[in-house]
Amino acid sequence: MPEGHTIHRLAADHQRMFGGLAVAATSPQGRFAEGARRLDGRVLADADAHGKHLLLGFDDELTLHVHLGIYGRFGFGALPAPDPVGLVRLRLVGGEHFADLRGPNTCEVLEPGEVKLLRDRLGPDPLRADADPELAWRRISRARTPIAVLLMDQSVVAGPGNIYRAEVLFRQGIDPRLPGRRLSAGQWAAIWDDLVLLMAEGVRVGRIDTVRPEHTPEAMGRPPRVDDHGGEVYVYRRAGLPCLVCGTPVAAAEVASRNLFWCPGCQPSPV
DNA sequence: ATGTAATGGGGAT
DNA sequence: TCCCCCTTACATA
Repeated sequence: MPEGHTIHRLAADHQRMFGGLAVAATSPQGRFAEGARRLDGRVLADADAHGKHLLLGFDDELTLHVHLGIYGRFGFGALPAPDPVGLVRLRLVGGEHFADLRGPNTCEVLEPGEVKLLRDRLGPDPLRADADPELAWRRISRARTPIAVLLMDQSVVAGPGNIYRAEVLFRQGIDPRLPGRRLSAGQWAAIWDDLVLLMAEGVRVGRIDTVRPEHTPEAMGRPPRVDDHGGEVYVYRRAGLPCLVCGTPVAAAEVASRNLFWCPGCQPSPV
């Protein structure tokens, strides 16, 4: 499920299964019938991801733009494709595989100019080689907004979601309520470098693991605990449980209508 | 059977 | 700040 690492994996999956092939596109659900018709039979030239946005570039310069939101998901399988089950917004069929898309926030066909507009409103993506963390720092270093909110703003940084933002702030020992302008350049560099590390690992293993070797269940002689999302984390959704490092109960608050988790012991307020 | 939360984001107010 | 969209999975009754 979808933070940036998931979308980059999906881009790689599409490239591997459909890259260079003429792809049949349909919308069994019907809600994307016209878009599917525009794409049907075109060759997938380039599958790319920027933050949480999947961009499938077809020949004739049309791009399929998919944003999963919270609920959207892709399912893949080998041909022959079975009859669609449930609400399949888009089905792609290539040489040996099919892909079913359900519940996306966005599924649309974009012209080149529209793709540029989309990319221009996204901040640097820690998973992209062309990312420039300085662009994010220009925003952060002037903002009164809490760093936890800035890290969820896709125009500041593209890709991290609620898990990565909580976990990277924990790992760097930074109070999530600290205004952006009160971060040091060194702290931002550390956050960025850690995001690059964590998210690349997330792409590799397909889940979010943020617990360092010295704090794993084996290293600490505690029972293993994996979050519903499938990975092992320090603070995300661990409200009230003892911090894995210092034992302080993990704090939680709703910030900008999202749940935020942090350890008051390891991420002290600098005030 | 019903309720609710969830890794997201856009738009109105 | 609230409201709305999209869908599923788990909890509670």
